[in-house]
Amino acid sequence: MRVRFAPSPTGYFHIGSARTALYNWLFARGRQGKFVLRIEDTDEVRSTVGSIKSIMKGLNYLGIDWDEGPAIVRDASGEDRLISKGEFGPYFQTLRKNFYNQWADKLLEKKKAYLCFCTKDELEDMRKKQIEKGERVGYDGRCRRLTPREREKFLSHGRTPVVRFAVPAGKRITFSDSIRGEISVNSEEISDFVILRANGTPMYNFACVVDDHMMKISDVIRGEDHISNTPKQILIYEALGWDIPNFAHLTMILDVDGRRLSKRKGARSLLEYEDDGFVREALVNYLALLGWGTKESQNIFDVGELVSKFSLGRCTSSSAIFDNQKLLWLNAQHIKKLSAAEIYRRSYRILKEAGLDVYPAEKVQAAISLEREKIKKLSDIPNLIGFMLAEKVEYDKDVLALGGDCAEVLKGLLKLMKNIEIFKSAEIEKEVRRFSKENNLKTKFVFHPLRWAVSGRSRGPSLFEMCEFMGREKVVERISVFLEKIEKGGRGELL
RNA sequence: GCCCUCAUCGUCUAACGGUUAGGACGCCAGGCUCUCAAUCUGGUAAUAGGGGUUCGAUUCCCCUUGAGGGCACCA
Repeated sequence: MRVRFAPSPTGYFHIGSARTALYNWLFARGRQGKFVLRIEDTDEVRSTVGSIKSIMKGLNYLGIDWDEGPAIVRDASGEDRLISKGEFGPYFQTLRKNFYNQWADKLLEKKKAYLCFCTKDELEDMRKKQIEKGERVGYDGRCRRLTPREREKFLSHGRTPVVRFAVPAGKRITFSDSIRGEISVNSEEISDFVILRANGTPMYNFACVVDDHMMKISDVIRGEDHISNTPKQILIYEALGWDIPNFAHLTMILDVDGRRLSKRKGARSLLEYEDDGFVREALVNYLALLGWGTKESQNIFDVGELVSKFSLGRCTSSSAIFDNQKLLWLNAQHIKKLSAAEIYRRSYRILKEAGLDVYPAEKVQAAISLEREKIKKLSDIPNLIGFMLAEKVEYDKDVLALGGDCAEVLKGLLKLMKNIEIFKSAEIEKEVRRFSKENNLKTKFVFHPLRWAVSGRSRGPSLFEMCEFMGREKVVERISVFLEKIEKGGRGELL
């Protein structure tokens, strides 16, 4: 059992491609198959090396590894270079031209393909007329029965031909899609399509079939947008006398407006999700759920579970809308399963970029522990814990306004804090509660001001743990600073 | 225009032809609580429309509508 993920390296690596890769990978890993990565870079104008690298980086991020395909090696001069690993390589289509030529010749020989000398203008003209007359658009096969003499004439005029596949007439082409069941189309609907360009490079449908055959791909799992390519490819398989693989077509992923995911709306590079603080576990889990589900509608999976439970038969056949909310929820769920040390490790870069002091690690991890259940994305962390690590507090406006009434309470707390014997959360809590009781104050009129003074905010971690974490010195200092700030406006009427 | 595919709460989805149409996200209400969260409980909300087949259709068939994809010397 062998499957492949065959992206074209144009532009960035997006969510839809990532899901296709994931499903192929899950399928292979779940049944001791091989997962092949093949780069479909026959469009020499649009393909870029940068895009190849971002695809590989994206797969790495998701934890999707491939058994055969491109690999990066560092050569003697320290340059990164792309090479192919695996026995059926190379895995870049630009490096496989000889194969395509060879098999195209075979088709030519068998008269299942022919040379076409039509110019772009002629084709455009033909197309226009077809639309005017309301006919089917597509090549009319005019070069199919060129005499040898006519062919010579074109050649001598310097016209470089393309190779077109000769689609058999009146043939019903049927295949069984593992997700959708039987799909069938009449060959009359398919016009003779180009398999080799004038410059000798192959077109997608041809390269794809040659490679899938030569790489012994048994199951082709790809996007729905390839359904209408499948009959063409089947014709090529048949013309060459090759076995036809199984096909499975995944649904499209749509944006919130129900439109195809596009750059402008919702669709982002997979790597942006990483930068934004989504963990791979969540992305993999979410992507798996977008077009597949279990009988129990289970929501949370780890990768191992997905591998063992995934099947094509339970893939959905209607397109799905990408829902950021659910992704976010899943992200929070998976982050909760990570240890503070692991969260620290994964958010290290984000913390650093946010200007946080990331050392000592234990201290930052302890801060993370205090706020971990609030983390929805790793990028939330700086805002969540930054104030605990910072030298100076920044006070929220509403906090300063509210604090005005609490000067007396805070003066009392200041004294209290200085005198607490053991500066641990349980002890602090006990003392502060006692203080409240002694002064006949409701605890909330004590707790809140303390929080405002110490954190500058009205929301944050568990109060006493936060105090313990910051330490007596910092707590005392912050209360003093806060007192100074509110002294002018404060009425102190609570005590 | 022609061809292909699809159609259950707002969203992701579940339901051998027989269920009060289930779960999850979101949203709303409440519990817990030092705030915010987390968590727990409850609530909101769906079979696109019309015809068949059947004792009985979300489920099978047809039509309509809607959505998506394809019809390149793009992939």
